[in-house]
Amino acid sequence: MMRKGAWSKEEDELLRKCMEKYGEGKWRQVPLRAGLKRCRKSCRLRWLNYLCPNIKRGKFAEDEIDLIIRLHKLLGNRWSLIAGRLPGRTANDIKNYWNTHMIKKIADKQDEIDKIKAATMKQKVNDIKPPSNGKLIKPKPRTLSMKSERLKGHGSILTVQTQETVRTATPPAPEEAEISWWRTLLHEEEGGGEEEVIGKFLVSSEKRGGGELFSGEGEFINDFDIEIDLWGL
DNA sequence: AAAATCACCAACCGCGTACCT
DNA sequence: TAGGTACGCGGTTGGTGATTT
Repeated sequence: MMRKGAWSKEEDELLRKCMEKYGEGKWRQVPLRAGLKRCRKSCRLRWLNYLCPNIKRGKFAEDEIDLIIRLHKLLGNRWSLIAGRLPGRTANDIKNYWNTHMIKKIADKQDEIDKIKAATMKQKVNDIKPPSNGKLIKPKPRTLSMKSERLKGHGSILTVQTQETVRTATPPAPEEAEISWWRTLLHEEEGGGEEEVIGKFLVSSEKRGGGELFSGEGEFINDFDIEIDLWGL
């Protein structure tokens, strides 16, 4: 029966001596050679993650953390590749570090960004003046055409996701025009009869070449009105 | 002081791939 | 070429000590 769980000092010593004598590799033979009641996987892991003399102990230095972040951006969760760039650090160490420290940091950062985006959008919408010609374009979201002049040929990509489908179109590029258009949605006349929500949708807009302008969610009210709640910029 | 919660990290597990027969 | 075996990797779990309530 194979032993499991934490390694004892005696087991560590047996494995260390075995590795000194025979070197790494041939893990199938290691338990027998070392006189251990452990499976080859367990022996390999114990050596590579703990006993191997090259392993660096202690906290990660600033530059190591910086490197991990940059490599993770580049390589994703390919811990062994990342570890290959950090002498003395094991993939397991880096993975553990990432899962305990960085995940939380990233979540906090995202929260912060979301709050800033929401605040900026609110401010921006409030700051916009009505179009100089005084005309407001009444949105007709139920027939939002991908060929619409308002959606054509400019600088950003608009995505409207209804309950059933996702449509992509190109709305006006100049940011001011774009915001203007959305502001017309936001400042549709209020009141005037009963509101009946007949559908919901998600909307987001990104600049050509990347970068989100804003996103939000909305409701189709009656047959032609919509209400939109923007949460980002 | 005790219980609950959190943080850390060693170890296990399952899967994909390489290698061998 | 197919099947079996070994290795390596990443995700997850569980034990333990530290901290908070």
